Amino acid sequence: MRPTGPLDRVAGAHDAAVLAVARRGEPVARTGLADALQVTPQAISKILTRLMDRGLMAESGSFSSGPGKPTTLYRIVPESRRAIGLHLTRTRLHGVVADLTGQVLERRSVGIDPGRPEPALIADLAGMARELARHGRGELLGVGVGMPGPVDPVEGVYGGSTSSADAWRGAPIRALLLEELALPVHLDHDSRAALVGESWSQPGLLDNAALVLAEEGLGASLRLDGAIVRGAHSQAGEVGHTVVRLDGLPCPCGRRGCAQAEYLAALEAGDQELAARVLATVVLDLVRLVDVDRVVLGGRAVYAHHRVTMEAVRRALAEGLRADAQLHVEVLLSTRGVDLIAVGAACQVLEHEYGLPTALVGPETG
Amino acid sequence: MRPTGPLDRVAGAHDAAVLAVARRGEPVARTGLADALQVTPQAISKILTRLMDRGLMAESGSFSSGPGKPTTLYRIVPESRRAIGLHLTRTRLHGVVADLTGQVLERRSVGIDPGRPEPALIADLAGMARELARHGRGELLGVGVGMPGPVDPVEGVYGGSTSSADAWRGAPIRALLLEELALPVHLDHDSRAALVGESWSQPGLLDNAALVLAEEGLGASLRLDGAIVRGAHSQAGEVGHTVVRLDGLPCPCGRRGCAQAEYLAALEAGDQELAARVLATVVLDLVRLVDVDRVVLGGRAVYAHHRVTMEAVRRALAEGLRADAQLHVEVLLSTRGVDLIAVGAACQVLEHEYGLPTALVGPETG
DNA sequence: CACAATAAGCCAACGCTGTTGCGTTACGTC
DNA sequence: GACGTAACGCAACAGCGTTGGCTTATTGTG
Repeated sequence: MRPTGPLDRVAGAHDAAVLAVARRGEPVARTGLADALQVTPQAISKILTRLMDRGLMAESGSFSSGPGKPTTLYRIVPESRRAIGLHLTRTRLHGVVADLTGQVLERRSVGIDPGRPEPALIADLAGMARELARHGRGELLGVGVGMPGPVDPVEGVYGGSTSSADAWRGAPIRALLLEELALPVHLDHDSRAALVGESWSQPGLLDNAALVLAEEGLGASLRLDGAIVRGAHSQAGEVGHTVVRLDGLPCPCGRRGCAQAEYLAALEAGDQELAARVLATVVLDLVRLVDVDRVVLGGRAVYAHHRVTMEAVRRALAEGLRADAQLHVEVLLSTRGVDLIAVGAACQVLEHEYGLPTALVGPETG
Repeated sequence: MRPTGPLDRVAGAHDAAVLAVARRGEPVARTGLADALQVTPQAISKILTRLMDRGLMAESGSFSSGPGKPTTLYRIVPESRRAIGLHLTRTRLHGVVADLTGQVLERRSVGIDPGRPEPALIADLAGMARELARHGRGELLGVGVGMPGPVDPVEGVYGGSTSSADAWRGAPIRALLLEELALPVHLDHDSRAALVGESWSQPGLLDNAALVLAEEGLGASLRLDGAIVRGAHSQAGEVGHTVVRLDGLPCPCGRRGCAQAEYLAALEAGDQELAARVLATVVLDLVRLVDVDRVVLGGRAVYAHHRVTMEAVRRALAEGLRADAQLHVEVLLSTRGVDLIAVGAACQVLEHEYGLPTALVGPETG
């Protein structure tokens, strides 16, 4: 490896910025990139040369309008890199291989036993990763794992569920999987992974956005000013136990009126309208506090009744924000469907490798 | 001005990082800075040379422990720069001049007429700024203004209050004041200013923190991973109208059970315990969503009964987070007292000039 | 009191970044 | 076929932190 200079960070940030523009899929021109990055076209040439040397981008024809030399177009090379994403729940394991743009190349899904001991779990994860790795042909960058409940992405350890006894509590999943596969492993909260995945292929659109995930529980994740919010203890977005109704239904966590308990109970009673209102309450509080302009909804429980849910959330937002007419919040449905979290986990690997850096100075965040 | 190269951004970020360490007040050594910034001691020498050329830092004796050449110490020069901060409410104008470390050099306070037309308001602001500018001696960097309610810091325009008719609604305060004073002007939400002020003199401590301000209304502000959260419409932290009790007291905004209405009503009834519980509800929701590890309380309404308030918030947090034992949240009282917002407004000027940059690439954010 | 050992800091050369100025290439138009 | 135009490449440049060697100032030892 060549000696790491400080200017590598500038180059790296610019490379990532060009890739971010290019991964929208449309061919890009030198001039447009120069405007976007606020550098000279000549600098863009050097940046593109670096990216083409690494196989990440390629020329893509040219474009002529009027006199003069035609503009050369460049495009991202999706098949140049791959990443594996695994979505782990208590009863199922779902996995995908995705290319550099986050497109799914292959998917797998198996049921697992919730009581399964830790070594067997690791074997399942590793097995699916190895199988998925046989598809596609770009360089395999690593494996991402998304799972519900508290997770420590820095240490790569699962924190255990508060709502049930849990056989995997404290399992050092990243370390074990890394040893098994000899590939970089990223472990994170499911809804955080989902938001990374959702925004990977539409860079910039979700720079101030929240994603609310309704699966076995409720989870949220935030991207503010382009940066994913992890929080001081990596527990940002654990909104499942926010109290939405004082003295409401009892929750396994010991308190009453938790959003998650109310939501699941409403679903079980077949009252989609009520469930959607619980969801909408969480969303409204969140919008007030952090002022996002887009909210993405995802997860099995949402897909099952997505029309009712979206409509109820939109209505609750319009009602709750009616006094602040200048606050427009767009409510979107996830574009990834059931692959949402698995793709997101894969995109976390991509983001780590090719995403825009957050800070310029200080120690590496890993 | 010398031609702006891309490497200025690296240098600028490093200069800001060194200043951030130094503004804690204690003298700093080359080695310590090298560790903090992850660069070689030689680079620190160059950075310090630049900062000393600009008069921002100076040598501060030396320090010997054991054999070898003694370590040279450096300190920030607080008196090298000044900034003015103004805190505007509907009935009072409070102002300070602060030095580079955020220390107050002089303060002023006058009552104003809420119905006062816009030109008179600008004259009041400019008059106080000019008077404050006579104190202290460093270079005057600019004027910061903090005020309650919705504000657009990008355009420098006051958005108007939702709870009352407002003579200043839509006033382009920044443009008018800039024309009057010929100095850079920064306009922002009061609680956001307060958090900037609170964290300026203790860098790093409040990198994941929230500040809740209780004055005429309720406001919150967030700093996540070191970055102040402004939101898509610069309205992050407008939590005053979060609903804490369904079908509660009517609020001037038209809805019922808003945190602000409940809080003010409890205070008026002399029930500090209830008021504190309303505050605590807001804090608890906020901690769940963004996982901050420190919460700062400030504002007149808090100071009046700070023991009761702090205790109630601490109790509510301990109760609400009891199932998540690993989440430690420290509840602090503002260190700035009644100057909180005025100092914060001044520190916004300092932060703009000498604070750590947020992003590396893309267009300037102003 | 002289000397070595030690640690901090300076100087100069280096590789890398994006910038600048100027020449080259490829297109449309007359 | 000559001309104007716009995109692009080449080469020199300034400034960043790094590297390696040298200087400086203190402590400890004979």
